Amino acid sequence: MQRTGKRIGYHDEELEIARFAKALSHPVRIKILRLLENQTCCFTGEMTAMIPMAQSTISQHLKALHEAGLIQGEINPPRVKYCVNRENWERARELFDQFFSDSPNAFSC
Amino acid sequence: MQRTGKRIGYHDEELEIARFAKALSHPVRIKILRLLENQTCCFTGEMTAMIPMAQSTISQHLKALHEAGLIQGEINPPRVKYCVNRENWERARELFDQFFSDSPNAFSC
DNA sequence: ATAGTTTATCGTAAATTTACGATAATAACT
DNA sequence: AGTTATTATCGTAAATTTACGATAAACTAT
Repeated sequence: MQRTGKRIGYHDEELEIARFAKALSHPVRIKILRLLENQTCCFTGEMTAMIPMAQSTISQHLKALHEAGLIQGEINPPRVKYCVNRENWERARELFDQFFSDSPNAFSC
Repeated sequence: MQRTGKRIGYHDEELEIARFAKALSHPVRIKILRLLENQTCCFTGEMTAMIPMAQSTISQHLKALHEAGLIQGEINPPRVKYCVNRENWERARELFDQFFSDSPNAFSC
């Protein structure tokens, strides 16, 4: 992804949006977030029960969402209760909202 | 990405969001869309002049955005004039807006 | 026809993502 | 101590992404 000496000067916001977008770029992660949004479930196990994927794979996707900051986990032995991370969720909402809305004159090129 | 016989039943919206998100998951593609949004430029060449990346790489990213439906190109020989695709842009805005907003009870898990 | 300009495509190498099963880790129970 | 239940991590293979230079394609202009 970065092979030459050339540096592209990205703005923080560009990196931020891309980072959130990357977390949302797999349908199963969208599904997981939807489940958390609807409070249909919270424990990892409930997700693995509802999504026909290996437990390790679900865990991997949860990790991706966690690293992007979109979810957080609370240990509740032996289980882990996940939920949406309010602060970053709001931040992501704001970024996407802004990104899509400040485009008044972009269409008629 | 799909190696077993198991099929995960994704909803169309989940696939749609993931698809748009994937298009937005690289900072240079965000940058390109920003340029188009601000009408700073429209021709491929203007982008390759502003972004220190190989022309072929820029073209590849434009292709990705085009395939996701976010931009469209109008041939204007020997150049190509790109702009945001109004319909799909609105669709994406709608999807993300919806996705981030219907989460009233998700935080207090 | 030839040359010039602009953009897309090809070939390819390196990096990353995605999925799986197997195993480890953690903490509660016998 | 040993068992059980739940989740994370490891190792790994296949697929995809990303970047580049080289080349082709398309269309103008000479």
